[in-house]
Amino acid sequence: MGVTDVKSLNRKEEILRAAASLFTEKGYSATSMRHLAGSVGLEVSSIYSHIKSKEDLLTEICMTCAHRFLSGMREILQAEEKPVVQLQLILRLHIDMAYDYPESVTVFNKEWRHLPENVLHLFVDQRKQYEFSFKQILEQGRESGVFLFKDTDMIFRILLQTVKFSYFSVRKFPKEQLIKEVLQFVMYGIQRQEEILK
Amino acid sequence: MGVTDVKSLNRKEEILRAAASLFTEKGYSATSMRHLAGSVGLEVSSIYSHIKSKEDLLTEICMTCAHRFLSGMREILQAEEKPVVQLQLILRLHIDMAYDYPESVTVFNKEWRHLPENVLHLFVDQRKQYEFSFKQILEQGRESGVFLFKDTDMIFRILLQTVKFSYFSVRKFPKEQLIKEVLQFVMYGIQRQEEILK
DNA sequence: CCTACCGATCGGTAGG
DNA sequence: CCTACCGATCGGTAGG
Repeated sequence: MGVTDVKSLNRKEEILRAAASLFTEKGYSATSMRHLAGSVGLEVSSIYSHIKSKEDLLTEICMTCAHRFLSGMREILQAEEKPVVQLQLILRLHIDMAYDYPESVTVFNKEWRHLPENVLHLFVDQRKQYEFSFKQILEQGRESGVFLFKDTDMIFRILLQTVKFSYFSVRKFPKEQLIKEVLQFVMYGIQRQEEILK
Repeated sequence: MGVTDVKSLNRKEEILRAAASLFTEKGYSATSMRHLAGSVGLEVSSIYSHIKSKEDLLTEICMTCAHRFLSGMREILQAEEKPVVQLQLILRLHIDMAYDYPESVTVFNKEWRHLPENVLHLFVDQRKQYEFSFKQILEQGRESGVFLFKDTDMIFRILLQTVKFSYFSVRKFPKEQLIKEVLQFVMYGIQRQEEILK
């Protein structure tokens, strides 16, 4: 592998980062290849020496994130901890992803529906797989009596949505403070012991 | 006001609804006026007899939602209830909005950044106003010792994000069941009494 | 409400 | 990596 290959790799990385940034800021559809080219200081046509298409950029961003989430989940499952600990690890995984790859994760979350059809199927499949593991942990915690909720699917959606708040808060709060507050909020919300509503 | 005006009003309503639906499904930028025209059975140019521009459609959808949220908040403030009750009323307001106008609210939440600049300023101002009232209620609950959290701004963001889960769940759960589960989750999360994390 | 049409911009390619 | 260019589609208008 020569110097040009390494240079090209760096360029590609640079383009991918710029794309994630623009897709985050304007959305995938409203970002043109002209904008992207301009933001890395190239002509439009030169971009295509490094990538195949606009859709490919989105694909690479989304599938890289999907892979990281799935790896994270696999590790959590292998740890064989109790559901309470596993849930906390999942929440940490999401917050870590938000802090480590804020723009990629935003694109992953908000722009995946613009993936080309064949990739879209793969993406949805992987998400289903991830969600299945997540829900299983919730179900186990419920069966052992440590989680209190009526509908697993509903609480799963609530949790997923709640933790997404970190994607918009990366720049505003130090990570450890955010983790602590989210974990407190969620663990109380899910381990509720008594009625406090009228 | 003649029959044609009423007809035109209906048409405009029809176009607005179709726009909200398409903006929800594809996003604002990826929705073309051709798609929209097709979905209401008109030629593109005929759309412009009823509306001024694509941006105007987005403006109308977003500002109508903004107005409804602000009215809702105004009522809650006038009720002069205790913060615990006020917070529950706010959560109900968001869930009601999600169930009553699922598509408009989705557009309001996800596409507002594509508003034309002058409207965008107004929109952001109104949102700040809403957020100020929301945070004030949280702050009052905290001062009276009924809410337990460290950072008002952070818990505000968590709550806002959490309640957004209802926007994606309208078709899946009956409203009253969803309200009950969300209120339980949130009220426990915010009134936590003791450490349950290691 | 439609036919016919506009300039601008889109993603992408040929060829060097 | 650039110059020059492509067909397709964009939001929108004129005129009836």
